[in-house]
Amino acid sequence: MQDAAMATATIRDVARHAAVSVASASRALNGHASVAPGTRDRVIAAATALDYVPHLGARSLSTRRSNSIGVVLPDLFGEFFSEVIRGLDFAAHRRGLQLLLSNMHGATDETATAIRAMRGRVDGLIIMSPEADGAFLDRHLPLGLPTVVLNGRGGTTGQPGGHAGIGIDGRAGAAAAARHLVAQGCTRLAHVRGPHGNADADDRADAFRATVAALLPTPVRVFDGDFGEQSGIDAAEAIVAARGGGEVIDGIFCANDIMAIGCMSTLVRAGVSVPHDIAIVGFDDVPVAHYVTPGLTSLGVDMAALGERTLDLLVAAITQATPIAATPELLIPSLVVRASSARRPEDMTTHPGHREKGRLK
Amino acid sequence: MQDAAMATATIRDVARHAAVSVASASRALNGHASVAPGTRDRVIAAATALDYVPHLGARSLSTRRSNSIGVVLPDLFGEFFSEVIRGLDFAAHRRGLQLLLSNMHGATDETATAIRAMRGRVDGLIIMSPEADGAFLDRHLPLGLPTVVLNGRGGTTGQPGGHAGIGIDGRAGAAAAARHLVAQGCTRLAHVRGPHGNADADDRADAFRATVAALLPTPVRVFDGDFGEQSGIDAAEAIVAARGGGEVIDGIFCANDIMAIGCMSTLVRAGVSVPHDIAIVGFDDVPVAHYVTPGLTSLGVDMAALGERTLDLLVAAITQATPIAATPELLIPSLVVRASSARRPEDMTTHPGHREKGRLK
DNA sequence: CTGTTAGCGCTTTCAG
DNA sequence: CTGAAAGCGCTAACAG
Repeated sequence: MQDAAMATATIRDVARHAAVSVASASRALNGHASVAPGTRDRVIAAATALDYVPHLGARSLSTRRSNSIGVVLPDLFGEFFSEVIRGLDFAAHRRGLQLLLSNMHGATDETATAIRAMRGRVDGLIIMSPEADGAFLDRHLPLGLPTVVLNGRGGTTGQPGGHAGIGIDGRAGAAAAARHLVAQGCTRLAHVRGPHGNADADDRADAFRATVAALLPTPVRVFDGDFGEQSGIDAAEAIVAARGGGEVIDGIFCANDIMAIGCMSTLVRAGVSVPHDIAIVGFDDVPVAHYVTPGLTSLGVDMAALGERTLDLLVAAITQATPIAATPELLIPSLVVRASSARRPEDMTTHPGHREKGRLK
Repeated sequence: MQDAAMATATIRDVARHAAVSVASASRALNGHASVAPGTRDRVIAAATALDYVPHLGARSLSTRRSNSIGVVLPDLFGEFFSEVIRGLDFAAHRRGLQLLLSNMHGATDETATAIRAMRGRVDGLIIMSPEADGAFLDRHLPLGLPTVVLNGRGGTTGQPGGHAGIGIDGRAGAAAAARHLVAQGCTRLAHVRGPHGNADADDRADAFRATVAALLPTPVRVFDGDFGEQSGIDAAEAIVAARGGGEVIDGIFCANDIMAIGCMSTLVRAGVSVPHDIAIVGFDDVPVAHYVTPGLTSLGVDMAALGERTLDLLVAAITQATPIAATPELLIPSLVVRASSARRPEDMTTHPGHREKGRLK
């Protein structure tokens, strides 16, 4: 506004303007202890006058600290991932860190590119890739870049070599879903699973099946899905058909909310009463779960907490403060009971909508 | 995996390993024309052997190009912004650009910090801030950083000095909403607006009011809101009360989908039939609009297109290819008619759910 | 307390 | 075609 410093000023300009060396300018600007008050003031004044803004790229080249962390996420950029990003962003902001985002758009070799593109721009990496296994990560992670894997294959088969891990305990969640459905009086359960080979999908399917096996005589009927809405619709149609054929399923656990919503709307349209005829439980507890009618019972973790915890781990890895745990840390999702499964209103979680609002406060 | 290059290799290591100078190594690695085939091969081989990954920070310091662009967005990190990010990310990826995210968490001075934190790390800036006016931006934008303002105050009061602008035509959208509601036979309309001073909110309110004034004898009843779900709930309660008092409102246009959803669910719970007694239209066409029951009629633009267009403008500004337009480019939102306002099923937009799925393909 | 001297890792004239 | 040298903008010893 004042004087139009067309070309952006560098620290040399500031130093010259204040008649000191760049070293002193740097010290003054960064609030180092040993700078004479007078010098400091002149430097600050010069900086203001020149509208000086430090060049962070240069700074990080020299300090070897970028104060930003890279986030690599899968192509399926759905509701769930948006929420995770929000949680991470919130936590990052509290620590004065920036987020460098990178979608691995489909192709696997692009993932490698995406990861490499982070080198020299971030202090650490957060990778969310339920498909990527330890070997893949080992092959593509730039050595020496601290990394935490969010909910990857590490969740079950052990930690990808040397990388910290954190995730949502899908097995615990699925088990809770099973117990809840049984408690609601369901006796014939179905599961709409995620893609085979996807760690989250496999975990949830296994645990659900196992828990039900311990509680009910009839085994779980499993439908294949891909975490997309259409999968849920397809499964619902098959379930309606099965009902006609005498196999009366009365409870469904879908591996994520989107499938559950597709499933639920199709059932309702087909004249099935939810939760009376069939109770439905989803997973992730994305915001939509609260908006659909009936409200969708789901399992989810506090995203803000997930974000904080993930960054804690990453920062620890960066500062080498703590040796990385051999096994990933798992957050237990909590069950939010809404109308889709509450056969008795008393069972509903109180204030089911409040979580969304307070989440990032 | 092969040899454990514990410390990350630099281009010097590669050069030494290939027995050439760093200059040649650099040329070979970047595919410059004048490098002897043999030299090139040896360099490439060395790079592979050492598992060399270029340090992008250093590269951009030297080339003055970072290949990444900064995105600054408001604290209200809702559904709409998530969608915008997705559109931008998609477009950025197509151009080989990375996104550096930065929420301006509340406080205004933090925004300034957020913006300054971009200096030297990005080639350009995309700012989404319906609250920030031109003067504010002029004061805080690091001079010389190409910027495009997404849907800011520029939408109505002219371009913030020297910055390109793009946005969604809220006035056109609001007018379309008005015409649609009238066409559905509504005669007493209400509007739940966003915060005063918010450019988007003001635009939508003005245009809706004006359009209705030209079509209907009764002026629009306006309710204050803040783009949050609770505002919609509050407005709905007031509307139900007004109905009791004889003021029979039969159509509502909410300034965003979240308020519309809060509004709609409250009305339904109060026994009002939607769309029969009251038709409702939202704005943004976020994914949830498709999932709620009844489906919410809304106005939205193709996010992928918005992302592409925004980046086009930014890239143009960066390369100085085109002089920046004096007036912001406005995308006209299209009306997606769903059950919340379709008093006759024939009026519904066909395949109302397909947009969400194909959006980023 | 302050200035000088080296770099961070990479690209790029400028001479060979 | 290739190497030496000079930076990009900033910080960090190391002497004064």
